[in-house]
Amino acid sequence: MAASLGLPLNFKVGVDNAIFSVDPAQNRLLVLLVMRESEPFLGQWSLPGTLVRHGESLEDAAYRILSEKIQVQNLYLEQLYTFAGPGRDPRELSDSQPLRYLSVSYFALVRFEEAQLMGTGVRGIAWYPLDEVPHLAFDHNRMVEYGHRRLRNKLEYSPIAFDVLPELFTLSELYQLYATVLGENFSDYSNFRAKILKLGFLSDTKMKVSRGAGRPAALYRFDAEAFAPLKDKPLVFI
Amino acid sequence: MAASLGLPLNFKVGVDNAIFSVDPAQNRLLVLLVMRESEPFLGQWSLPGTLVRHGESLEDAAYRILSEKIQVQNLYLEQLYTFAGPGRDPRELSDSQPLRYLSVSYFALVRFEEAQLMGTGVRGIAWYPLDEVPHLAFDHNRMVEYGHRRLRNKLEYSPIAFDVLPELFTLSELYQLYATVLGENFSDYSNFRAKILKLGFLSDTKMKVSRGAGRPAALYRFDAEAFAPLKDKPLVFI
DNA sequence: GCAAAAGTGTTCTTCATACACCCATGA
DNA sequence: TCATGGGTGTATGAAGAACACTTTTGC
Repeated sequence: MAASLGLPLNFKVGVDNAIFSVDPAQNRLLVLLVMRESEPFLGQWSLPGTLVRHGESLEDAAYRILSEKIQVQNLYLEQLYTFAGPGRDPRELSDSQPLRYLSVSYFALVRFEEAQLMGTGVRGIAWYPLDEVPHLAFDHNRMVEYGHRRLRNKLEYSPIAFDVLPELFTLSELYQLYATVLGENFSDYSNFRAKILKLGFLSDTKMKVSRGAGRPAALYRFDAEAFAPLKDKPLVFI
Repeated sequence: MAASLGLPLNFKVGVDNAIFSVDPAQNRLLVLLVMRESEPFLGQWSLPGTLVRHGESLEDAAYRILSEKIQVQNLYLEQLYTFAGPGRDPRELSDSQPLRYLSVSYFALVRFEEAQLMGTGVRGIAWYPLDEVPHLAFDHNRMVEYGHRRLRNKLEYSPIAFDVLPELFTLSELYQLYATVLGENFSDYSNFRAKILKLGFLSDTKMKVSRGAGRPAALYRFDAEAFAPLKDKPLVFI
C-alpha cells in the first residue's frame, strides 16, 4: 500500500439500484433482489447493478439495469448515496494495478401490479419483503437501509406516490400505500382523507369503482397543476 | 465514441466540498471558494476539491481538503451528491485512453468565528455571500445549489446548528443562525424561543453574558442526552 | 431616563387526534 | 339484512402566528 501511494488511482464505477414496491394484496413493502451470476459473491443475493458504460450518465446506467430486470411504465428514480471505501470489492486485491470500485446507489419506486420481472426461473430474481432481506453481496444491505429511509421521507414530503399509482385511484388505495410504507403509527383513514383532500391537488373524476363488497369508491386523479404551487413547500402528508 | 464502446471504462474520482458558514456580524450566509491554480479552468473560482488517494475513503478525502483550506475545531460534514455525466471535465477529451471524471460532492457547515483560512493573499481563497457567487469551474454552481438546499433542510430537521455554535451560546445567537439561513419568512424571536425551549434539550447554565447594550443574555448548552430520544423524529424547529 | 436587547405572556386561529356515525353495495 | 368497505362530521386539545408587554442592562 505504502509503495503505491504515489501511483495514479483509477476507479471502476458501478450503479446499484434499490428498487422498492408495495404489494397491495398483501400490504407488504418489497425490494427487488437478483442472484449474482459471477464472481465475486457468485450465487449470493444482491441489488441489481452494472458498471457504467461509455457515454452513459449514472442515471442512464440506473435506468438501463432497471429495464433489464423489470418492465414498468411508471416509476420514480433518484440518486441515493455513493459508496467507495477502500476494500468494498474483493476484486481490488486481485488486480495487478491499483484500482478501486465505487458504487453509486439509486433509489426507485415502481408499481407492483405492472412490474414484470424479466428472466425465467433459471435466473434468480425476486421481490423480498423488507423484513426478510437476507445477507447481501458487497455493502448492499446498507444500500437497502438507506433506500428505506429515503422512501419514508420522500413519501411524506413529496408526491412520489402518484408516480406509482394508476392514473385513476381511490383514496383507500392511496391510504394503503402510505400505511404500508409508513407503518402502523400512521394517521387513521378518515383524518388522512380529510387532510389530503384539503390540500386541493386531487380531483374527483366523478367515476366510481367497486372492489368486491362494500360501497363503490370514488376515483381520483393527481392534478399536477394544482400541486405546482405547493412544490418545495414543507408539505406533510402524514 | 462508438469505437470505444467495448473498451473498459476507468474513472478518476474526486471530492468537492461545498463549505458553508454564517457571518453573525453581517448576517450573511457564505460559501468557501478557491481560485483554481491549474488547468482546466485555471484562474477561475471553484469549490475546494481533490482527487481521492490510495487507501483513502471519500470522507477522508473530504476532510483532507477541508483541513488544507481552513482550520476549524467544530464542523458538520456529510455527503451531498455525485456528479459523473460524460463531458463534465474537459480532460476527458485530451486523454488518449477512455477516462471519465466523477466527483462526489460533500456538504459542510463550519463556525465562522473560528475558521482560519489557510494560505496568504497570493493563493486565492475567500468566503462569498451566497447571492454573489460567480460562475464557477466545472458543475460547481450546481453543487452550491444542492448544498444550499441541504443546509436549509438539515437546519430545520436536525441539530446541526449545535455543531457549529460555541459550546455556550445565547438564544439570540441561535436565532440569528436560523434566521440567516432560513430567510425572513421565519418564525419571530419570541415564538422560536418558546418552541425550542419546550423541546427540552437546551439547558440553562445560569450564566449571563452582556453583548454591548441591553439586558444580558442567558447562556445555554446543548444537552445531547436530552436530545437523544428526539433523534429521527420529525423535529421541526421552524 | 432612554434606547437596546432579553425574556414573558396573551389572544386568536388553525390543525391533529380520536372517535362516532351515515351511505352504498354484494352475498 | 347484514357484513363490508366508503365517506362525513364533531369535540377536544395542542400547536402556530401575531403581537403587546415587562425586565435588565449601557450610556
